Amino acid sequence: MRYSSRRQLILDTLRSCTNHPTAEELYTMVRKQMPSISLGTVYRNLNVLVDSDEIRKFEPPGQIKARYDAKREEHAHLVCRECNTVYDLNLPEVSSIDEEVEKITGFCTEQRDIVLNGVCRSCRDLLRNQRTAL
Amino acid sequence: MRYSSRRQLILDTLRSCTNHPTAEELYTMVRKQMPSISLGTVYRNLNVLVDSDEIRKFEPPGQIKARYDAKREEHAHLVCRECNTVYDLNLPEVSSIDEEVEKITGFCTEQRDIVLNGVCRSCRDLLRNQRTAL
DNA sequence: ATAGCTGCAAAATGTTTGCGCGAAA
DNA sequence: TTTCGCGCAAACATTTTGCAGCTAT
Repeated sequence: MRYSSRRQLILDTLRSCTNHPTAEELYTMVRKQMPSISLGTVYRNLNVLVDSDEIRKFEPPGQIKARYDAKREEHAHLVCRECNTVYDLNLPEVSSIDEEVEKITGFCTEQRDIVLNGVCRSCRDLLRNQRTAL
Repeated sequence: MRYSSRRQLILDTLRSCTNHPTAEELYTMVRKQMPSISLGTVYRNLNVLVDSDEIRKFEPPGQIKARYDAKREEHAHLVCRECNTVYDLNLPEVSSIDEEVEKITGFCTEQRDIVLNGVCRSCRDLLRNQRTAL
């Protein structure tokens, strides 16, 4: 795996993120350090990094744009339907179902996408206040 | 909720499917009974049915087209990376983690998307045979 | 009459790709 | 000298939408 200056910058930038930026958000961040970079290059390198398992692509159900995640440990995502924020959640015991699934169905799991959709705490509080204000 | 002839036909057609058709696949099926229907109408009615919780939209990670599902009971999806088939899998005890999640994070889960990516049995067998044939 | 539904075609959107050029191994 | 990566812009694919007419209430 070769790392051009752009590929390295994109990877480093994503690693510095605690949230899960879209390609365009990353493009905006990266351009601050390398103004000549193009959006196509960001997409191309993100795809390369995904294919080599360096990062993960995440397509939140109900949102159009893909998001990217430098965290490689197994974890689930919480997606707030109000603010669209994506939170991480560790679910240590989840991969234990793979064996059971294979025994029953013959399906060999390689990777899991576990998404909980709902409302995060701060949005829940906001909604509650709006209601009492009426 | 009012049901036009097209909306009803789209819903009935989807209910008759054991797999998880895309909008275009449904369009093809529906046109056999109603050749004048348009693809836009299929999309519009699918959105209405999703919004009213009559059906579920499912966007398999790594596939571009959305798929639709008339089954309303909670279930997970197995997506084969070889043939792209989407299988259903019942996971009865899954919703029990919601309380735990809310206690820890304050996130209130309303709906779960659980996808296992891997290789289904028939594709696994195919791959195995190809390898021994070499 | 009024609200909702439809076909059609155009638009919108996120992502990919072809090309010619330049940099790196 | 050959492979890879780049910027740019055009292409692509799925889905949405504006419009004008129609259907049912």
